[in-house]
Amino acid sequence: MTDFSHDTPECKKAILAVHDAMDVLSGKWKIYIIAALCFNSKRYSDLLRDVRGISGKMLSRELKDLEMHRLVKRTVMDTQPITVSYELTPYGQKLKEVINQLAVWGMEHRNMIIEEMRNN
Amino acid sequence: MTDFSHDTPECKKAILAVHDAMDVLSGKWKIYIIAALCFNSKRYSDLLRDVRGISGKMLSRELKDLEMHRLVKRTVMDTQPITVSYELTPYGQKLKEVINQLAVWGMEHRNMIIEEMRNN
DNA sequence: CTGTATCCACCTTGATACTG
DNA sequence: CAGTATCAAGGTGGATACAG
Repeated sequence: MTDFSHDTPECKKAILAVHDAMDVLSGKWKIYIIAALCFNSKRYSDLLRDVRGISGKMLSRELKDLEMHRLVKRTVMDTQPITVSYELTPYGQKLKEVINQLAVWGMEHRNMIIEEMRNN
Repeated sequence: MTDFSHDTPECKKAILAVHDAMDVLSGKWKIYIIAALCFNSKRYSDLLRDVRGISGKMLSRELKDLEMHRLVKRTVMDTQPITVSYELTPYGQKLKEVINQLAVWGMEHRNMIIEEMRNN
């Protein structure tokens, strides 16, 4: 097991837990996809538009990954032509608070950047 | 501006905020480094050990990045030989809640995996 | 609409050796 | 101890074409 420098056991546990989480969430697009699914289920084409800059290949690859980890549920709708809906599983929904905190920080961050530009 | 499918304005704002946050946090190692610095300031060599798998090159590169974004403060200690201490800035500390939520989820996730293995 | 297959450029990363 | 320089390798991801 890794040996941490000055950290108490609780610190180490938290740090390892972050690793456990990131094992699933690492990858260039996962967080964005989960964020996009946080509020509504969406179709493939919706995600392709809402996740800025992602390509079709990457989207399906990452979705498959998230599905495998039980974070996302894929549902084929019986339409003509078929459409596919993606949504967070109850388990994936537990990530909402992470996403929420990220959003909170992102807003603060953006405000700081704007503030900084004003001071130049 | 991106056009989101069914999302309300608040949803869109949150999703964009996540992007703002990830602009700074993306990269294979940033989250791990921040997590490692969440509880204690650490030296370069401490981080090299505590961030599992990172190489020296990547560590200094990512630290430089984090420093540029004002999340991390670098302090050269006047020892022989010199040592360098890294710590979260007050601004970087605001990420603690993100890290904490990640850790919470990571523990749940690990427990689910263990539970699953038990059922096989 | 929802993907998959292929090809390829590029970037990221690791290893190693080196500096102050 | 705390990095930097260089090189090579592999993975990541985009474009395109195609399939069900």
